Amino acid sequence: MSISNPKQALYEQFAQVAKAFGNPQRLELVEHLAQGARSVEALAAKLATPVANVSQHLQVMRRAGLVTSERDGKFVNYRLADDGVLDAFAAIRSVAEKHSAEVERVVRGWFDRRDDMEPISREELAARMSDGAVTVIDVRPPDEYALGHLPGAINVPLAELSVRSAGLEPSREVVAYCRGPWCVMSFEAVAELRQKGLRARRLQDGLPEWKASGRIVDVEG
Amino acid sequence: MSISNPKQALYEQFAQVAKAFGNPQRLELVEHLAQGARSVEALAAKLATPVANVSQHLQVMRRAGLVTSERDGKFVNYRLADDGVLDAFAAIRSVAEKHSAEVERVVRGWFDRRDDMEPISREELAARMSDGAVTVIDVRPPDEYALGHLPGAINVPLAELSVRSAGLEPSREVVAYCRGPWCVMSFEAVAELRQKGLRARRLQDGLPEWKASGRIVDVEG
DNA sequence: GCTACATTCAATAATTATGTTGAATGACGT
DNA sequence: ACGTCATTCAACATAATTATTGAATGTAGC
Repeated sequence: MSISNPKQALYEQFAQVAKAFGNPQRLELVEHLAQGARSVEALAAKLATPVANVSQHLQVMRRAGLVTSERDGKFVNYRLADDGVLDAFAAIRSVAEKHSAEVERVVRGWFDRRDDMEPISREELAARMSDGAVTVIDVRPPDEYALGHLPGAINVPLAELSVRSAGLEPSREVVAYCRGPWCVMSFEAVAELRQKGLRARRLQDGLPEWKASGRIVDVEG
Repeated sequence: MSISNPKQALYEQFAQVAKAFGNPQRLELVEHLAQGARSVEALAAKLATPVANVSQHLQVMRRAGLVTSERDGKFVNYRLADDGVLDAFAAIRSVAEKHSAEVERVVRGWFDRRDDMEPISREELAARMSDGAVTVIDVRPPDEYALGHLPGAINVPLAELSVRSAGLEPSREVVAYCRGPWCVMSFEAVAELRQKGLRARRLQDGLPEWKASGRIVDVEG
């Protein structure tokens, strides 16, 4: 389409940004990058996707202003351009959640319908944490945990949960969280823990939201 | 694409919403629907686009949850699903504006061919205002105007401009502004006023920039 | 210089999005 | 029932997006 007036040109620019969000793999990249800067190959490994493919997606995102890149030796590290990107992602997700019966159907259908799977809010968790009455587990992979996690949270990657759940104190409620409000791993963790008879709930948000609300985050080393 | 796990299904849903925003014509539809419910043909007339085309775009938006439709006799009125849609649009626009190098390049490239449409700077406007030689109009919706506007600015929402432009003094130059440097409404306002033979220019910035530069802002009530 | 490796580029094939056209549907008034 | 009008549908052509592959580029270490 040839652009003949500034109004069209501007809508074209805005649409370009929206398009950059309009692909499931790129959204997954946004969610990973919300945890911190990552190299192309690290992201490719996370998505189980060819490197060239991820590189192309990242370039689309860079052209739209979602991410910036910086070379570090052999690596090129990508990071989110600014907090506005996460705001936009959250706003898009919110529209999807409000409309989508579909989103809810997918989630409930997969994780089995349990109305007591209500998530716990940041505020409630903060209160319970100060009482020391709850075990908080971070079900993300160790590298993400190392870059920042909830204070006092134990890292129990989903892959290891079946082994390590035995070490959890059965009398304490467990709260699981991961990358974001709809990050699938925390759903799966809760389902698995409940199956073993533990009391488990999911944090409504993920680490990025926790951080964004101005709360404390622990970092390794 | 066959969806085999809930993570993919969720990202697919979110991407669907983003895609619905990822087209310039649909963004223009969002902006028109932000003024209120409209029929398909009314929207088609505004965009100067075939009805069938607009109908298809609206259906994409409905499937994504951006709009709802309701039949009224022969007409079908579409409206924005909820305020979250405008929030998402604003967030997307904000990302685009921050990454404004490309936005600026596109707009500049167009304006360079018509230097009489150069935007007016804050400094120049402030000077002209103290001379009383200029009419300043705020083309944002009334609720935004009420929360703060340039001193002496008249609120003429874009939707009412065609009616109210008749009341403007033809000998005075008009300066229009809205939400930010690339807010489309001020472009449209200037275009419309010029079409009616008025001398009109656009303020280079929007209210946020005016406020940020430490200048006075009037607030209602 | 050479090798190893991370990233990007270029070319392709497959899929999806978009615009256009004309026909079909649904609702109103006569 | 009939004609009219707003909207939607269906079919097609064109353009854009995406995944895949292998080659090219750039960097570090030797």
